[in-house]
Amino acid sequence: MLELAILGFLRDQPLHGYDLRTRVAALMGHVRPVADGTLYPAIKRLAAAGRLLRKDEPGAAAAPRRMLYLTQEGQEELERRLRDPADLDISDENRWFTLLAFLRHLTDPEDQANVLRRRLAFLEQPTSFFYDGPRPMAAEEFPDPFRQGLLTIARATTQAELTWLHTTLAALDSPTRT
Amino acid sequence: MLELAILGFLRDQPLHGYDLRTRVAALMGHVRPVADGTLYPAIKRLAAAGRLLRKDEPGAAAAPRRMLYLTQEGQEELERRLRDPADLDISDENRWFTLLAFLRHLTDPEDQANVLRRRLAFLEQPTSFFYDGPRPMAAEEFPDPFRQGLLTIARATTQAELTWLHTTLAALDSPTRT
DNA sequence: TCAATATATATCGATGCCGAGGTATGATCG
DNA sequence: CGATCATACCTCGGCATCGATATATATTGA
Repeated sequence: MLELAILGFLRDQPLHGYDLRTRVAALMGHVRPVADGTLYPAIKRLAAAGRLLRKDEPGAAAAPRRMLYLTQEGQEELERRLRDPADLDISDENRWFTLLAFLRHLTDPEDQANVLRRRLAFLEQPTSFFYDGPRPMAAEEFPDPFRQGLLTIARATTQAELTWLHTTLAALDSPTRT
Repeated sequence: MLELAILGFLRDQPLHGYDLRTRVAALMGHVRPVADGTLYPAIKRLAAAGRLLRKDEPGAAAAPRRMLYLTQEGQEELERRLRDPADLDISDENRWFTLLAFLRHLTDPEDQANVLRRRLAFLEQPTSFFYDGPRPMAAEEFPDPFRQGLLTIARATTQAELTWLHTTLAALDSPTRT
């Protein structure tokens, strides 16, 4: 997921590690901060795999920087990951949001729609957080307000996203206008 | 987070690993499935730390089971984790939901309210996912519908949770009635 | 002039998680 | 009677991440 974010940000423009760090922090950092010890090894992995190139430059404000450039290889890898994400990328909210942030880099609207449809299918399958044996339990059954809140919030979230998914899919499926 | 869930479920009743597996899967599995290779080592860790006891029993339907009992130690550990969660437990949605699922096990309403207040403070701090230099960018500025959706959904989610937090905190702060 | 701060990159040990694989039992069905 | 399935538990290699630590430079302010 971190690697996806790196590839995604570099798709727009070359960046150095420190800049990347602030952007990644803005995107997912308020939820789960990214440590230096995670970012730099990830950059190294991607460079070793030929997905990006590093070029040393004198630092603008201080120490010298290593500018990162996405290669053709890297761009293809980004598109692969966006077009055909793992199930976990669809279901896990953090991963899904990262995917969404860069989905515009898929050029074919049909590919984009396919990804959205997978998320739609995931959200539409009924799930309960708690069971009484095989029987799913509704929010109202819980005497404690916390589990009630859990279910209430989850419901509201799902509802908001479903609405957005439906309108966006409709727009993607009818590209005739404008 | 897995360990919190294990301690939380065992707080209600003794369970064997397989049963625990289905409950954990219901709680967080639709988002991020838990592998056997994660669950059993976690049980082992908790047992080694004296937080739970294992007792062999003949299996009800098939192979023998190892019943898991929460110890006094384990109960205290659960309460510690609930009362004084790490920042990541507050900010990361998956972790936060897990915490919420077992927050009722804190006996003091003031402790519960404190945890909710931390989440409230987190949600109230302004965050933007994307920046143009130092300037945060609003949803409307994005030409692509995916980043727009990202911000729209995030906003709706936050709104729903804030509403719930305010009403629940009000209820916790005025325990005079009933 | 010295300390602190922001910029900028990197390594390393510990840890938790994943996926694949392995073992065993009792029930059901052909 | 054998195959298959659901139940039930566990190990191990590999890997991503975290937190701590280290290094170096330019600016700012005391």
